[in-house]
Amino acid sequence: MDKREQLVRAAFRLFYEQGIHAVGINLVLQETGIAKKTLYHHFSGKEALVAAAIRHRDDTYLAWLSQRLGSVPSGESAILELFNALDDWFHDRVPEIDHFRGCFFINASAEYGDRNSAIHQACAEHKAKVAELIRSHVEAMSVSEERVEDLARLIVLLKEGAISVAHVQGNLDAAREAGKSLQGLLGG
Amino acid sequence: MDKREQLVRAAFRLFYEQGIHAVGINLVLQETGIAKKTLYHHFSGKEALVAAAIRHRDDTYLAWLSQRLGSVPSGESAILELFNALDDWFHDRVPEIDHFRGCFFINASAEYGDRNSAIHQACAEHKAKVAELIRSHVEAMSVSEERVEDLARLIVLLKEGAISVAHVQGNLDAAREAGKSLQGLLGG
DNA sequence: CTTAAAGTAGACAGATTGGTCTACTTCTGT
DNA sequence: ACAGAAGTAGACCAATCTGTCTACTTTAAG
Repeated sequence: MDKREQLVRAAFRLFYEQGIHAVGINLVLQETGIAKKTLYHHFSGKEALVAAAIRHRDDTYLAWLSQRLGSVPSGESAILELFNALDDWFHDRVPEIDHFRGCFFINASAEYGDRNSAIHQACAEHKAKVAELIRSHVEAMSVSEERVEDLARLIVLLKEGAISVAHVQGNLDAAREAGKSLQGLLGG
Repeated sequence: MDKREQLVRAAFRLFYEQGIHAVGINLVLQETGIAKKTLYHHFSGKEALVAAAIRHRDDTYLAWLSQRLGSVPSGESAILELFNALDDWFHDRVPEIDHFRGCFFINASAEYGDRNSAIHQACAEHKAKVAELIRSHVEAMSVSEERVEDLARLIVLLKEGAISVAHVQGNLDAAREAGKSLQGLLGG
């Protein structure tokens, strides 16, 4: 396999498991068995590797989520499927997106707290894409047009809240609870 | 002032601003002008200092929040005040809890991702206290007893979601939006 | 077949990390 | 007054960090 790809995958996994600042370049090299020179041939430095790991996760995660939401009729069922998907993620039933350790983008933003940093901005862009994906499914629901934005925002808040509660508190059922809450709000 | 207290305050501020792994012990010493020996007299190591910083933030934050929620009649108005307080925090109108950089406990949990770690557990305990504070105010609302838990959970999810969206996305109005959503759900 | 790109191992550099230690001074309670 | 706790400055240590470099080998394309 492409050495660059190997490095990015290993870097992502380690950064996600242990934190970015806690993982040194040498560990990534050791895990992959790739030479240091090769890493610095592909990346200008650690920060470029971090950026690549983020882009990698952006791709993987969005592919997974949009596939899940696309597997049911668009609209309300897709929104409920969102919380099913999160539930699967929290309970490690989705091998292709790794053992749950919270949201990689939230975690990375914690370490790169300055909103002007390139890393933080890449995280914000990922979140904007996910929000847009959700909004597009809300648009397909039978709600008045002017409520679409409000409802989409509410769903995003519930989703982000569930991720945070699941990780920090260890309440892995947070997504199911959020989904039930939402269902109650929509149905009743 | 007590040297120990000075160290904890400076450590918290630096950890919150720059991240825990990104801040070395020497920076804390430099900022406070305190000798290294003194730090190691009070703390067994960096991790103990981190733990103290978390306890410090736990105290400060909970004191601030419960005071805010206690400043209005308990019940629905206290819950709405919660989102006013968050809005003030996000917009840096609360000097005593420092320039907004997301939730320190979420950020720390990102760096100490293992839920068995003492640091992560301390963060979870803080969140449990805040959730209990919220639950106690929901209990004072005019909702059927069996809905108290569900409503409290919903509010916690909205709050955590707002913090995450405000920090990662930079949408500092997330709390106001969350509050409006909730008001709509309660009133309509 | 040749040539350039991509790869290897690993020594090395300079900075920084958390933490220890010595020798000395200041503060505080009895 | 005096003992012990708490403080000081900063040298020092071993480990680790990112990043550079040399010298050599493999791989792939024209």
